[in-house]
Amino acid sequence: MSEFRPKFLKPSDTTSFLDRDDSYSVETTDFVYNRYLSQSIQTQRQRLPIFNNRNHILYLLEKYQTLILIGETGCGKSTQIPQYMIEAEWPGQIGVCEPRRVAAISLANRVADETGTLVQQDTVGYAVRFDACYNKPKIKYMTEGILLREMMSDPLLKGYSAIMLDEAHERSLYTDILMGLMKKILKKRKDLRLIVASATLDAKELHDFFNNNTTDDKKNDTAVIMSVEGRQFPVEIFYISEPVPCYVQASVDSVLKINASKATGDILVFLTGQEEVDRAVRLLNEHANLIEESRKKENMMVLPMYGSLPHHEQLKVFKPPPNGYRKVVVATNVAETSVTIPGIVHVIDCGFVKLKWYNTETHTDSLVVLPISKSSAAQRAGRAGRVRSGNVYRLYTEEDAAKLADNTPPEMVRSNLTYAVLQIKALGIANLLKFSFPSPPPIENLKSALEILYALDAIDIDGELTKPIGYNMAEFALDPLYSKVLLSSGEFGCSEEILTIIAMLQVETVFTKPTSGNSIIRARIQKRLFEVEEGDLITYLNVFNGFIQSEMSQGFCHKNFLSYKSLKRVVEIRKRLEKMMRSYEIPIESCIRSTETIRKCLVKGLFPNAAYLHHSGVYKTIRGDIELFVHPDSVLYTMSQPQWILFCQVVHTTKLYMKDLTVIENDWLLELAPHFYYKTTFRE
DNA sequence: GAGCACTGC
Repeated sequence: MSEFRPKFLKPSDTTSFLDRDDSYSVETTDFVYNRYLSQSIQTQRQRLPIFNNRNHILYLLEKYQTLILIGETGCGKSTQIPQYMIEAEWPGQIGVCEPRRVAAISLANRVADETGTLVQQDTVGYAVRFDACYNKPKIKYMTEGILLREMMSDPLLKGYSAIMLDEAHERSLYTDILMGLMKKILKKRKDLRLIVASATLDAKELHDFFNNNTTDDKKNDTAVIMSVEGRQFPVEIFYISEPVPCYVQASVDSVLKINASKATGDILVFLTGQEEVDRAVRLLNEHANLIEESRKKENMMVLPMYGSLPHHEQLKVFKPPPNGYRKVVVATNVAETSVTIPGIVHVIDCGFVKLKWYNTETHTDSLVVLPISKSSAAQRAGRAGRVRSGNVYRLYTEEDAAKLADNTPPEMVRSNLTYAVLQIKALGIANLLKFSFPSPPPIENLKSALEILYALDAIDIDGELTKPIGYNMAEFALDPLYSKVLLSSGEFGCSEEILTIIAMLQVETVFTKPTSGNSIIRARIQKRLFEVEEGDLITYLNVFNGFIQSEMSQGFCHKNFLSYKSLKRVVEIRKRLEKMMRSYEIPIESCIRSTETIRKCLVKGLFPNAAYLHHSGVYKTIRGDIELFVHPDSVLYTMSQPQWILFCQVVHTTKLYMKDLTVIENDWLLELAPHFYYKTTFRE
């Protein structure tokens, strides 16, 4: 393989190595190593890098409306700034928005500890879906979606005196909607403060976005940027001199090379997907066995890490390796944002990431492998400098590194926008083109979203939200296609069944997949017991009803290879949806096993996702004649192929695969969605 | 025969 050429990375701070600690690594995991456990909480707080900036931050918040705060993860910004503000007797409520539930909950718990109070009491609380605080704590940690919901009933956020958008560099769909709305609110509420906390370089653009100063005089700026030094150790960067033909093989070679050298410390490898991770782990394990036999080099404990890995498998990466072993974790992007793996000293970065990308021509989401951005590369490198100075080995050349984009495109410019547009409309933005997007999405994506919302009768011809259907749809935290099905279920008399089906579609999957042994076959046989020829959605209904009939027993789940945790979550979601349906006075009733009624009701919302069996033996979408394939996870994969089907999603990997299918009749499309399908649309 | 990562009063 190619040689690595060393390249430096300027240590963010070289003066205070001895002062660093890891006690505030709150992001997501509960595995927090606290070197200063015996010290008082106040001493610990003062050790944080951000402590030196305390007064300056408070001063800037007095003077400016928006503070753009650049700080590496672990500098203490999410836990400390709200505390500084209440210590300075800041009036009103301070809201902190996190992209992930676990982050909101663990931050609230952490800060409750630090303030010597109980979480969900007067001082600190959190609100996430299904788990809200009902009082009004001074500091409230929440997921981004929660604040968006609150804006619907309180458009000026009168309850808050300050909002902090944490991890803003991740630029989720919600972050962008919230930033656009906050800009509007800040103009109307001069007393409100916004803190945008980001780990990366996009500060200048965000500053320009929020700065309401119309004069040339900087003194009138309403936004200001500030950087806080992180708690990073220096990380040395190595590039390859020649591009590699295969980064999976190259990453394996690099691991072996580090392992054969004198360097100590655990290794983290970034690849793009599960298949690559499994392949690299397999290759490394073959070598690991050889090493163990020869007893010459350090032994390796090789572990995979990706989102769909069973929970107990994921936990392994947080444990220290046995004596005489070096831990090698091969991970997808989970290790860049959601999960912090302790003990990492060497990072190997393949330079690519798998991203979801919405295609307006096919109306489908594709997963595409793309080069990472500079900020993403920096984030990955930073994973090597958390315990001591480390190294990052980049499997691309320095020239290619210089060509990378500064930031990953925000979700807003690469997503299906139906849900986002509906939310923005519900927040009183009539003209989308006048909405101030931090990164405006492609006009095609907006158009496509508006078309679907119009076909669903959520907006009228002028683009105004319809009453009551459009407003009601916006209140559901669901894909508009699904909320339409739910709201229609009353007139079909099958709301009991539809509630179950929609709730089941909100979890990843309820079927567990054993990875080895004869349980793979046993799981398949058990799944067959629930399968019906009407498709996946009716099959899900059977699974849920079986679970309820078993009185939600864990034994039932175990026997049938079902996830108890997921099914319990479905029960929760179903309850929540049912409550909303009752508030709209939609009758909750059952159609007593008439799957035809249920399937007709599904057509009422899912009609844009209809496909027919072409005489060539493949499916095609009705709007657009795009070739589609049945996903191997679908119950229809092994059954005879019906003529007409509805799908809930399409994933574009090696082919266009339809998932979550329902068998329908073509007459139903004409009967229930005549505005969308004319007879002439039907070619054969 | 296939699976980036999140989230929603």
